[in-house]
Amino acid sequence: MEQKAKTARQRAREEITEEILAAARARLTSQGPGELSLRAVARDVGMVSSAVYRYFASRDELLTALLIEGYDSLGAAVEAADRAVTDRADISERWSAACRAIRSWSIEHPGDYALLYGSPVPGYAAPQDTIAPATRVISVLIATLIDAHRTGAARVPSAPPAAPPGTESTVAAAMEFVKLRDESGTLSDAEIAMRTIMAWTTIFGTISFELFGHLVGSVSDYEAYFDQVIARVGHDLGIL
Amino acid sequence: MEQKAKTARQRAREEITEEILAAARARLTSQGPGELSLRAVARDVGMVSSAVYRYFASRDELLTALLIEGYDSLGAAVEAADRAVTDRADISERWSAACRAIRSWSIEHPGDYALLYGSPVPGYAAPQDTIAPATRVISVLIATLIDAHRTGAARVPSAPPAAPPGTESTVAAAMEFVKLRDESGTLSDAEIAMRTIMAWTTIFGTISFELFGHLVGSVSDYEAYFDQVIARVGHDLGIL
DNA sequence: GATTTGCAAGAGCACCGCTCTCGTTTGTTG
DNA sequence: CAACAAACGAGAGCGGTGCTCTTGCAAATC
Repeated sequence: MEQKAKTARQRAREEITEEILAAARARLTSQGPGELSLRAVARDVGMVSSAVYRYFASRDELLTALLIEGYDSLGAAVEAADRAVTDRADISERWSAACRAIRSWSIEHPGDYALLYGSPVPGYAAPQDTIAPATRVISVLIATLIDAHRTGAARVPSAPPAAPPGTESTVAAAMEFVKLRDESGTLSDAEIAMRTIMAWTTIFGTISFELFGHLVGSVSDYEAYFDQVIARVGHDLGIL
Repeated sequence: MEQKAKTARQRAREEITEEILAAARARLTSQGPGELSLRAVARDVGMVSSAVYRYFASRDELLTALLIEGYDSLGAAVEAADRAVTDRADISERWSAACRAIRSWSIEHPGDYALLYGSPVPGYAAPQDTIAPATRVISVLIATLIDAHRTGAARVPSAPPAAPPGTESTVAAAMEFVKLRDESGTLSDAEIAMRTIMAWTTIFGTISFELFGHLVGSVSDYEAYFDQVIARVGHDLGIL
């Protein structure tokens, strides 16, 4: 029985669910994921703690919802930054814009960043629902790379350490991932896959080190440093 | 009044302190830092929770002690790996051994790794006592780099993106750090400092991504991949 | 030997995640 | 419209947490 008119209860349920998520999200910006208290969130929305369990079966389920929201929020920010570059052939600008968007979002949402890319909650395994939103960021970067190679804007990866035999199997999963979103088939090089994963981990490693305080005694100007990192990994990828 | 013979009380205090730390450390390998329960640790050593407060003023202080122990443990492992390379002129081998030691230790001590390099506890600021142990790892890497440049084993950083003007101030703190442990003064290049920090963050970014599960869909053979990363950042540094 | 100090134990506080019960409200069905 | 079923919020309660305070005992000092 299809019914387009939501009942008052359905409507209220959606609103309250969103309210709880918003409150949890707000708490997440000032606290960490491990310290997120379901009771405190309940108080924020004016409910008793047990009532929250009508909407989320457990604290972990709430965290999962926040995880998905976080990945989607970051992914959307990066996609928007890429889309904002009107000259689609300007690979360098698209790459820089996307990378800067990652860092900006991370700095604006440190709690969410810790939830997404910090130490995972030990007993908690992220369910399948999270992997699709989680791939949005890397998808933007790969799409830019594909465009770069398709239009010939990218130098072929230059000499130094070429991928040794066996690299294909090392990064096989990544190449499969790329193949799915590269109908032109221009990006089927293990060396490129290798460098892409490295670029990816370097970017997030840099942000993690900055946010988690490991660069305190080393880097004076985080933004300038990050721009340097962007430029260097971009150069290593043959773009920029 | 100097007394060389420790009293029974002093001796017991040291032993029990060590016992508590060992129990906490044991729990840390299977759980995360956030989940570490002081009460559970107390039960493990056969005490009541309040008794532990005679030895550690708070849970945070216990975490600080574990933090220092962790940094020292990792630092010692990396130092040992470097020291085990008898041919001190074999920069490539020393670099690889040190990097592999970082990863090995991290995999063997995932709980400690999360404590050291994962998301920090929000309200908790690491005290000064931790920074000295924390620099042991990077010190080993820098020492190897210094040797490489002193003996002429390192290629000068090749062309691509040379450090733009202003890089000196961006990584000024790092260059000061290097100068302190480089009496020969061979390593006073902003470009090298820049690349060193990048290598450092890339190595730990890679390990974090592996341990925190972000490489699941991309990398099939973590060890082979990490060896590749070692080789490429080593190449970028002019060694190897 | 008397006294000061260090220590383990216990009770207790406020908080946590989570479960269960109990009225009440809402939606559906006869 | 009436009756039933489902969803809901509130509250009490369980076992757990970090931490404080008091109490009695043992060790070190005088």
